Amino acid sequence: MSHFGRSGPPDISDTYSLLVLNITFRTTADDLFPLFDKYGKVVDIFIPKDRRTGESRGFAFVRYKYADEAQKAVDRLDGRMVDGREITVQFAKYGPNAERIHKGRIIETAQRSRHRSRSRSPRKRYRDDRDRDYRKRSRSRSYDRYERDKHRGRDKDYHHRSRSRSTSLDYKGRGRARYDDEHHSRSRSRSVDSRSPARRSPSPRKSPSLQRSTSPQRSTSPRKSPRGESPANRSRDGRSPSPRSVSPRGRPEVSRSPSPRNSNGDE
DNA sequence: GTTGAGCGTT
Repeated sequence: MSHFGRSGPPDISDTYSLLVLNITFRTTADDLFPLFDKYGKVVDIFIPKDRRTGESRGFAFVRYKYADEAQKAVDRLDGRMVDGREITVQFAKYGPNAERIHKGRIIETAQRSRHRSRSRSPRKRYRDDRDRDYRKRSRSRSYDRYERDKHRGRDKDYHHRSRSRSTSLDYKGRGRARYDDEHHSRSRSRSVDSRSPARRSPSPRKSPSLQRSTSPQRSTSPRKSPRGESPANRSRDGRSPSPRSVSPRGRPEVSRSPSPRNSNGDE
C-alpha cells in the first residue's frame, strides 16, 4: 500500500524498522522517504492506515538497511518538524507479528514461526487487537465520533428512543456489525438490489411487471437510479433501456417462443 | 472537514 509500488513486505530479514510517531495525518511515505533516505538507505516505508476510512493513523514505519544508519536517522530526525509537527523517531519495539525485536531489527520470523505454533496465535488477533486498541487509545475521530454520536443520540433522543426498536439493536451491534455490514455492502452491492425486494416479497418473480412499475415510482427523480448509478452509464452502453431489456425474465420468454407456427409454417 | 496515544501490510 504505502510502499513504493510493491505489495506486501519486501524483505525484513536484514532491515531495521524505525517507528515514526507524531506525524501528521496527511504525511505520506513519499514525504518521509526523502527525509529518511538522506541519512541512510531506506528499504521500505510503511504507514498503517485505517481499515474503514483508509487514512493514515499518524505513524509510520521506516525500514533501514543498516542499523547505524537507522540510529543516525533516529538521532537526526527525532524531534524534527515535519509538515508543521514534531515527529518522534525511535526503533520499533515490536515486529510486524507483534514480536519483540532487538533495536529495530526484526528477529527471523521463519524460525520463531516454526518453533512457536501453538504457544500463541498472533495471526488471528487482528480484529481483537484492533478492537482492543480502538477502545484503549483511539481517542481520535473514530471512537470519539462514535462516543459523541452516541452521547448526543442518547442525550437527545433518549426519550424518543422507544420510537424505533431496530435502532437500538443497530446501536448495540454497531461495534463490529457495522464493519461487517459495510464490508458486505461494498463487496456485493448487487445483493442489496436483490435483498431489498426479496426481503419484502418472498416471491419477487411472481409479478415481474410489478417490480418494473415500482421502480420508477419509488425513485423521486426518474433520472437518477436508486442505487446511485448514473443514467448516463446505461445510456453509454449504446442501447437505450428497452422495456423488455429491463426485465430479464420477460426477455428470454419472448425470445424462446417467437412463434410456434413460424418454425413450422415457414419451413 | 475534524483528531494526536501509539507499534505494521500483500
